[in-house]
Amino acid sequence: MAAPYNHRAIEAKWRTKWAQKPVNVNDGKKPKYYCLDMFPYPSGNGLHVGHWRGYVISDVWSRYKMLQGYYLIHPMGWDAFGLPAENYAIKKGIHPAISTAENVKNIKSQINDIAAIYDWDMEVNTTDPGFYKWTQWIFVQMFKNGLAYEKEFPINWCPSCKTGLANEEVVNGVCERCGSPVTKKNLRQWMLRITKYADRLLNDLDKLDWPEKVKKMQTDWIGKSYGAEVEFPVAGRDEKITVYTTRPDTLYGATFMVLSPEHELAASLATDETRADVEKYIFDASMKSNVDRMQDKVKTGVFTGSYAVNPLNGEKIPIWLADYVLADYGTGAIMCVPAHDDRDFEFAKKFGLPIIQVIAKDGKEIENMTEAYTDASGVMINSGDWNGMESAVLKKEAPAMIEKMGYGRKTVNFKLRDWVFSRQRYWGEPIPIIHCPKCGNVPVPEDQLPLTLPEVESYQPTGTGESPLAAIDEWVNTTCPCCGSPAKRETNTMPQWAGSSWYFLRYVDNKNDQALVSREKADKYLPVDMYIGGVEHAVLHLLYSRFYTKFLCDIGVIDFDEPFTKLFNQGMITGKNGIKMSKSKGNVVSPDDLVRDYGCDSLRMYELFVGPPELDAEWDDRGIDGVSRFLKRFWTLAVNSAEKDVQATDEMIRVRHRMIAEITRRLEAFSLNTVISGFMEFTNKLIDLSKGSDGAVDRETIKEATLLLAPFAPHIAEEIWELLGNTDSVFHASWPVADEEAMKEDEIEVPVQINGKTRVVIRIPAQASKEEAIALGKAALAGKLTGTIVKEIYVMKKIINIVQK
RNA sequence: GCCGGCAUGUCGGAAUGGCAGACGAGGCAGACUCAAAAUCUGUUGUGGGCAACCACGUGUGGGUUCAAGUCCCACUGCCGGCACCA
Repeated sequence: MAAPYNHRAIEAKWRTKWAQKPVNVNDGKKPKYYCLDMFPYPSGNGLHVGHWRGYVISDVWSRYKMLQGYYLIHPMGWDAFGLPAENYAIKKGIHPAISTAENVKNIKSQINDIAAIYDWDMEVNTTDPGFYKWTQWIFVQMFKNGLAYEKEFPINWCPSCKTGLANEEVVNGVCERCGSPVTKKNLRQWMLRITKYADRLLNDLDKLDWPEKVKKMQTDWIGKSYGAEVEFPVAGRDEKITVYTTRPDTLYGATFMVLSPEHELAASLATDETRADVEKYIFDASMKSNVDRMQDKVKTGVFTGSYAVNPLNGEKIPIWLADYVLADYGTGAIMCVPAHDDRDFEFAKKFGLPIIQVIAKDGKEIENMTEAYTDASGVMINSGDWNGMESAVLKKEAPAMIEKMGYGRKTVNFKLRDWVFSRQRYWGEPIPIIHCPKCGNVPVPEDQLPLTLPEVESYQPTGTGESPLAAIDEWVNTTCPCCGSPAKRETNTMPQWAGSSWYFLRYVDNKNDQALVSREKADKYLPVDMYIGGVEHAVLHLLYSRFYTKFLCDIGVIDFDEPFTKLFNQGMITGKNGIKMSKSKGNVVSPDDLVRDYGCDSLRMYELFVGPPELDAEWDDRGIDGVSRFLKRFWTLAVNSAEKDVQATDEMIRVRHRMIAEITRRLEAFSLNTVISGFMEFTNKLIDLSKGSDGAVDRETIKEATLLLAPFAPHIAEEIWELLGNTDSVFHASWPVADEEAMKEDEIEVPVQINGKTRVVIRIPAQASKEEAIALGKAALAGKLTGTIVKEIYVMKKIINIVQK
């Protein structure tokens, strides 16, 4: 009789063995496979069952690739700089360096419970000077290449985190981290010119095997649009105002112009009569927060008193100011065509401005227009020379035509903005720039990197727009590396994304102090083949990493320009009713007790069985009993089979090969929840078959089943593998291949339908012809066929359908 | 508002256009036990019938097809992204 499944003894035994003799080895001959998890920031809260999910998915995939004969690169590290780590440290009153180190230690031990096959020799930590030396080095290269620059302008400011934020970090007007409403603050900032890569970031999405959803989000975020800049002279003055439009076809319909209140000409366009109102409007707009401005859907505006001249027809149109026009998109000024734009229509209605329709809808002019006609389909009317043209055609041709006429130029625009890269916080990489009164901004010489973060007593954010580093005189005051005169260090630090934008390159050469990664190793082991993590980074980390990779490719550090060939976003594990697990909600499920009571293998399998990996899933502890029972049944069957050594029957062989084929198919489809149910189905079948042979099936079938199970439940698989007499690790075997011939059956079951409704299921020879099958089907239906037969269908090995009237 | 995605028993979910509800969880009944746990067996969409069986059933309404959860059209609800980007 088989000894009961003892998960504790088995798991402890194999942990020790794997530690002594790692199973993932690089023999230099195998092709590499780089499977990466999004590295965590080491918070003090520890892991819950939701964190396990992504790590289990990536580990299963990694082990599968290993069994397919790849040398596996599967590293783990720590995204330890940045606000979360710092806020945690402030809350606990411990220096971030100390709390971070502590948290790393704790989380690492919790991650070890998963039994993921991480190569800890490759570990990286973004706060390690040996690592951030290269984060700073990249910044210096960007500076030298004109991609990092300083600029003072009103940026997004989080009053709670007391720091500036990138556009990507502002979600619905609130801080992505803490949820506080974001305000504007005029600050001198370091910027990264990510917009220079806008086109490549957009176009190269095509070559990525990523979820369409993420590609779509990046496409929308980059927001490329095609149109024209058109110059409108200001009536009675020398200036011209340039507007950007995607609908130059509607130029004849422009009945007014609107400038953003921040436009450089805004104040000067006022006349004596309007000056007071204009100045008040500009002032009020400057006081409005981002959130107010976004939420105020009601349009406001003020007439400047000046007019612009439509270059096409010489019409004078009034110039207004309104805060629905954004200062930092296009030219900060628009021509308004109320007949064909919703916003302009609303504005025109409110302020009684004329509406001129220039595209006929269904061939005619709309009477009493109640909403804008925004389709670019129809024939041009009221448009001078353009009358009679198709608007869709004109929309494409107008930019070139306008350019030819000398009224403007064809142009494209992007929603993507340059990246606000400096943070007024302590816990980040110091920006390696020295401000010299004579030489201007000078990068810290590369041989002096890393520029280490100084020890400081007060690391709390100041809220003044200055980093806490600004208070350390002995650090701030230095000499210029160029001319030797007294100079000051940059005191802002980098955002958390700085380290995470390139960390995946470092794993494969993490001890190199001559280069961030040697070209040789980069060529051999990079890029990442499979990247697994949550979808929340779709336009943050994933966009920044692509930008960094392209830049590093351009300067020759690496030879590829996309970091992650394939991306998989796992769904979130939530508590009851889909509520996100959090300490404050009190619904956090810790893996610790589950591992103790059920074992790591059971929890790993349940993490997958809980639902389709790409969807969110509600955690329910009770479900783990199902996989636990399965492992016990499999164990008993396997041990019996190892002991008894029974002869394989045809049916056992058939089930064996069908199992190999089916598990492999589902795994390749990344349908991991149905892989688990597949194991249950086939094991139940084998247990049925074992009833005739003393509770055992043949050893070969168990051997193959164990191999299939190994990526999912590595401990029990190793133990059974050993019981079957193998002396080497199961992970040094090869993934089995199903034999099509062995799966075939002589007889198959086929449902027989009348008018599409199944009446009976019969067994027929697998090779039966259509005529034979239908004859057998009709015979089985006996007296049920009462009408006139109008059609007879046999789909090979699938179905028989007799259609009668 | 715009753009995506989803909708199946009590619950999680399964189903290359071919027997809807696989596989689990939970429930019910039984075996073992002094008893319980564990384990095992049976049962478990709804309605009707003693039964064989019959009818209905994948958010709603239409359509295509011998055959629709699956494809097409319209609608409803939920979730996610973007949100005055001209």
